[in-house]
Amino acid sequence: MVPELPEVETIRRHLEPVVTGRRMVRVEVNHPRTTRRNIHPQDVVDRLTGAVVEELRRRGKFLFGLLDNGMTWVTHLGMSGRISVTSPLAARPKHTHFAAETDREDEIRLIDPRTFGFVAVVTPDELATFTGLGPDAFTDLPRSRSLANSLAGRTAPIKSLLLDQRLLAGLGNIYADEVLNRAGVRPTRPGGALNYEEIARLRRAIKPILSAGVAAGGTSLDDLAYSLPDGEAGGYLQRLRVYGREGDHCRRCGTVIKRVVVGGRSSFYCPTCQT
DNA sequence: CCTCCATCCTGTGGGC
DNA sequence: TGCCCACAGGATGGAG
Repeated sequence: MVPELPEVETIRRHLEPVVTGRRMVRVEVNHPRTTRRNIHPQDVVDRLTGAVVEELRRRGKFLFGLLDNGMTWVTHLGMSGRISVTSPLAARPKHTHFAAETDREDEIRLIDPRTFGFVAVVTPDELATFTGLGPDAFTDLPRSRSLANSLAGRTAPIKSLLLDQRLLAGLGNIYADEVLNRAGVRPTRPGGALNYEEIARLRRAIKPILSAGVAAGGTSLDDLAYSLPDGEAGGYLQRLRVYGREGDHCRRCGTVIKRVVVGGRSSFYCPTCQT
């Protein structure tokens, strides 16, 4: 139920035709936590109302709407955020903390029970300091040499480093585990202890895992996990090789999948395939 | 700078 | 059935 890169990319693709070239005619922020970083709810309303979205981009798990007033509409779904596109007249689900209506009478909503998601509208200056986001893991994956430089000397577990959005933007707990499995590397290994071959394998694992996730429309742990504007659910769940499979058998070698806690996050791996 | 840890929230599912 | 607890896919800021 939490969006990682493939989920956010899926949402971006569905949202793009709805918002591109559209003027936002009415904007509401209904929860104080839905804006962050000293940005007040009223600022979001003032800055977004009347603006036209020229382009919808994604970097890591962030969505960026480029506006004709020079500012950027930033959205992050956090742990429990869903985006829906409906008629403004449709009943509001619980936890609808943000809504924006376009000049085509579509209402874009952020529904977010845990309120870890947020919306902001920022100036170019504010955008620069808004996130120290690393290169996108899907569209801008660094070379192995560059990854090796980033990992050199690091003692933190490779799993934690893969989750660090400043190094690489987009991997979350599910896909980090899947990438490590495909690369044959245990999540607990110190980042700096990986040899070049392992780093290259890690790099090579990222694209196929993420593109399979995007092709499947994301992962969904249940039908309400995140909903696409048209209400579909993602289909990557059945393709997971380790995540959430503690006690099950590895599809490749039959060994029982283990669960460990790394950096406070559940991590799943095959003790035989991953060393 | 790096690593580790707590924290922000609500909902759900398992065990009893 | 109800209650309680553990846990949830993320990001951040502070302590050491």
